[in-house]
Amino acid sequence: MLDEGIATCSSLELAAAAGVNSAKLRKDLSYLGSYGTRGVGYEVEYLSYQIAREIGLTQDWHIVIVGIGNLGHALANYSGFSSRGFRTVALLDADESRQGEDVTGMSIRRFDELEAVVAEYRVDIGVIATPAISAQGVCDRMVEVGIRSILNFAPTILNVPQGVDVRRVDLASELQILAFHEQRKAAPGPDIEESA
Amino acid sequence: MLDEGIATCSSLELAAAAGVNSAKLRKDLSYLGSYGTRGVGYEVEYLSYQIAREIGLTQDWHIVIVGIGNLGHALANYSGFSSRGFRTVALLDADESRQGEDVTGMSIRRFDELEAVVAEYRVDIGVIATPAISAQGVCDRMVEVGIRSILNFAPTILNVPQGVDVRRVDLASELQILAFHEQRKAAPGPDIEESA
DNA sequence: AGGAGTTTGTGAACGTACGAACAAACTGAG
DNA sequence: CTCAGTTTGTTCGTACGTTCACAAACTCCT
Ligand SMILES: NC(=O)c1ccc[n+]([C@@H]2O[C@H](COP(=O)([O-])OP(=O)(O)OC[C@H]3O[C@@H](n4cnc5c(N)ncnc54)[C@H](O)[C@@H]3O)[C@@H](O)[C@H]2O)c1
Ligand SMILES: NC(=O)c1ccc[n+]([C@@H]2O[C@H](COP(=O)([O-])OP(=O)(O)OC[C@H]3O[C@@H](n4cnc5c(N)ncnc54)[C@H](O)[C@@H]3O)[C@@H](O)[C@H]2O)c1
Repeated sequence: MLDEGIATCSSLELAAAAGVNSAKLRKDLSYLGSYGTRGVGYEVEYLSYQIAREIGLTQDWHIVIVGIGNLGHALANYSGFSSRGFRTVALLDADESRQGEDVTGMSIRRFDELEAVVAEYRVDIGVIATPAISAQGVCDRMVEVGIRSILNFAPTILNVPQGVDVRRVDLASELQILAFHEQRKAAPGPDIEESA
Repeated sequence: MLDEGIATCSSLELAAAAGVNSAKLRKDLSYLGSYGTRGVGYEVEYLSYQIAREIGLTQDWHIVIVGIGNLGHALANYSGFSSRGFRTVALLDADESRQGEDVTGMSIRRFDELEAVVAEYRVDIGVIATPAISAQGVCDRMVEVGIRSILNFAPTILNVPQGVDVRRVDLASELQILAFHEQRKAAPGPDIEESA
């Protein structure tokens, strides 16, 4: 809306755009403060800034991607991160044959350079895109060098000490959830209340 | 556990592996039926089969990937899907210059062949990996040709008729959630109960 | 057989997310 | 100024997911 030059908008419009209930949206926004005007709605630019400030979008976040295989390459090439304040400061891989390979103007470094990278830049978030077997080891090393936020694409549960935040993206599970619902749709019908 | 030849396991072990509370795990499993033995635990092979049956893993699911760019390539190359019963039956892209390109023994077809693909194979799930602007259009076409389950990687909310299931994977949001918590950790401290 | 030790399945308490609904606050027309 | 129309902020009831805790059920050792 900011890009389109829209000055003001209602909670109904925002809710539709976000795909949620308008009451929920208003309640959520109310936790940030009272930034709307009754009878009018929200001023797009003002609200936008307030949300950005609250989520932490006003500062730049440094991320490191470990495991530059299929997925790692896609992530490294993705421009959608930088536009939201995320800057990839290093690409690391254990595979010797990948060293120095150029990905979008950044060359792949050895995984054991992680500590040096953290010292050089500050690193806020570590992304794990290695095979599942290596994931816990990579995670442990990240924690050792002081990284406290991890995004994990490997299909494993990572063990981390308290204070470290892990989020997992499991694409196979996403497909399975869809498949499960699909199976339900095709099912012979619910046992109870068949004619309801 | 099945691969490792473990015959039996307790809800505590399963809960640890899944990263959840053991009571929750037991309650969830209880919805499938009473497949455990008190004082012993669950028989791995038996439980594994029962879960597979319930989730829909006993049948093969056909998926189509639309938008074979950075992310689409990674998804097409990913072996983790097939091992869970998902088979990619077609790769589609609108870009003429990509036609016929070979990706893991499968050649990229034109997007307008979608209907033919659906007729040839049965297609259970459509994956959208196109830029955000194209996503709704691709989605509409998928719905038209009868696809009722969609996995969307584009950062947009898709409008679909009732009965169609959409799951969105928004990687930028995942990073933002981590960044938000990171900001909280570094914050000057909560206003209330500072010394608690 | 009996008792000690395990582990499941579930009843009940708890907290919390969600959505309906409404008063309060604003705009604009007459 | 008043009144009709609009939209926010919040209260309240409900439903649901989560966890504790314990009886029931099983094994194994003596
Ligand atoms: N490709 C996908 O679309 C996709 C989808 C879902 C999940 N995943 C998961 O993401 C992860 C990566 O997938 P991928 O397809 O990119 O695999 P890949 O094999 O193409 O890439 C893995 C990379 O990690 C590197 N690596 C291995 N061990 C390492 C270590 N200890 N330290 C640093 N680097 C190491 C390898 O050299 C390789 O370059 C896997 O866990 C996979 O299950 C991938
Ligand atoms: N690459 C990533 O790591 C990443 C991460 C998060 C989100 N995403 C999202 O995933 C989507 C794809 O990202 P990407 O990096 O692969 O982009 P990309 O530009 O590399 O690939 C997009 C592909 O879609 C094709 N396409 C465009 N319009 C189409 C249409 N109407 N029908 C069929 N094909 C069409 C293009 O020809 C291109 O090949 C984007 O929406 C992006 O925001 C990507």
